[in-house]
Amino acid sequence: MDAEPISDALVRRLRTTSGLTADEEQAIRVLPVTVRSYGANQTIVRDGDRPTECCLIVAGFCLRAKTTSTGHRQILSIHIPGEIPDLQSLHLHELDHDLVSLTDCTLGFISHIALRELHRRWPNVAEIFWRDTLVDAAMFREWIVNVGQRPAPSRLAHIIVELRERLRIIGRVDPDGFEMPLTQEQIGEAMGITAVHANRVIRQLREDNVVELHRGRVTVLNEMKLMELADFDGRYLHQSPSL
Amino acid sequence: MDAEPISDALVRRLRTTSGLTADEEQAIRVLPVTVRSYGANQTIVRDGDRPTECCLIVAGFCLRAKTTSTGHRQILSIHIPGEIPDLQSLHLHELDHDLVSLTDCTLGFISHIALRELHRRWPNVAEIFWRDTLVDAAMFREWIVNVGQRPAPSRLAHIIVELRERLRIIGRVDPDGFEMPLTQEQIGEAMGITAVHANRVIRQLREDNVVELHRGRVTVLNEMKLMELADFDGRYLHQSPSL
DNA sequence: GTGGGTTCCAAACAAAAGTTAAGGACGCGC
DNA sequence: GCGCGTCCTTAACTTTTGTTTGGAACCCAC
Repeated sequence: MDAEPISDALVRRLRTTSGLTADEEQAIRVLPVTVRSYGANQTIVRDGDRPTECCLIVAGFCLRAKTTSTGHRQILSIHIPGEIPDLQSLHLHELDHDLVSLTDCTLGFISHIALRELHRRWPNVAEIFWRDTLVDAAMFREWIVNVGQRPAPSRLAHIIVELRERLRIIGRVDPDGFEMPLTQEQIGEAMGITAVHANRVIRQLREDNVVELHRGRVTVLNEMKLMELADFDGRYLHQSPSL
Repeated sequence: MDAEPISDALVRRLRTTSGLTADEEQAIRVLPVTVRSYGANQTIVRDGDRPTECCLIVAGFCLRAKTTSTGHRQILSIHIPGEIPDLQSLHLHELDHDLVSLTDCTLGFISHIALRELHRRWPNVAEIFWRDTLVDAAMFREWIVNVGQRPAPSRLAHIIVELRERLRIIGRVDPDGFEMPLTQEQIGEAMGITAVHANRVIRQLREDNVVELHRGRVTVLNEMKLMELADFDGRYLHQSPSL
């Protein structure tokens, strides 16, 4: 698996979600990529930066977050291998949030120049990348609904199910669960609640035999209850090219 | 003002935020637009629809919202003249939320076909439109922070200040205030709280002489207090082409 | 101008979430 | 194996927010 080309996860994802052709795939594969490794909890790019390259997650988990002037951090999204969390920096020059590693990560950096050249030569790839940023926005919209309207247990259920759907596409869901390497503090920051309350909610879902969170892994105990709680309608993920 | 060409507000906005050239501006101006009028509180396009055209707001206010299975509605954004709230439908075929008129509206519909042709002929305009959807996403990110991390009075202050910043660009802010035609119920739906609590918060801001909301208009009573409450850093709006 | 709908307002009470604090489990490095 | 730091856990208490309800103000249509 480590021997796989760097952009493999990206290409596989775009193929299933956006209908990439073989030529286009090849054009992406030959992009020059600089690989760097990061430990957990490191800031890759920071609010206010003006990056000159985009960051492809090759291995590990990242998150995007903003911090208010009072020091409260809100997690905006969780990112998995094959995603380019800061693709928007190609056209939005100043970053308006942080990109942080959640676990040890292998990241591939692709220069804006190379990406712009790719888009010039392959307008259809540009459209596919545009589409990718639109799905990103769709996920933010759903995240707003989650934080704004759902009771805390449903919020957690929704985050869990969304992550699972996305991990499925890259073949990272086992029968006995999947990885979700967030601390309770971070889960709270994702749901817009405190760590103490996050702990209460997690305990409740465990006591009700819905899901078990342990050591960065999720085990689903009752699929039906989970889905009912989550109020999950995956259409917003636009996982098929026709959507 | 009614005699102005339909795409005037759009073109003026893109010129200041994205650096549109005269040629590109002309290409946008000659787009075929179908104008239709809507009353207040009408659904323009609905969650699940597959629109074949995009909707430019010529006059009036609109909002985007999603409704959970329990019937709770979350407002995702408020839109003003010159914006194309459903530009994403060009590449995300199935709509994942509703677009609703807030006031009486004049809307200009532009077919996806015409827009795609525009993008093919003017790749730089495509990039500007892409950028526009990226700013959209940036606004969603800030909206998540607002709903997730700020206390209710700050939330309201933030929404007010953001709307004001955007209205300023299209010249719709007077010395004595600006239009914000939301009911208290809708303000609640935007903040992720109930209408009763929205009323409490509005009352508090009025009693503290910060802002006055009355008949769909905002009057700022204490600019300093408002900005302090709002925790507003407008960089996420990316209102200058260099950002 | 009257009547009916919507919006606004507000009180009383219930529930959810935040705060503070402190102990326990666990993992890692020495 | 010990100590240290991070994360998890829980309790007691406070604050914020939701719920229910009812009335007042306002607006528009007739």
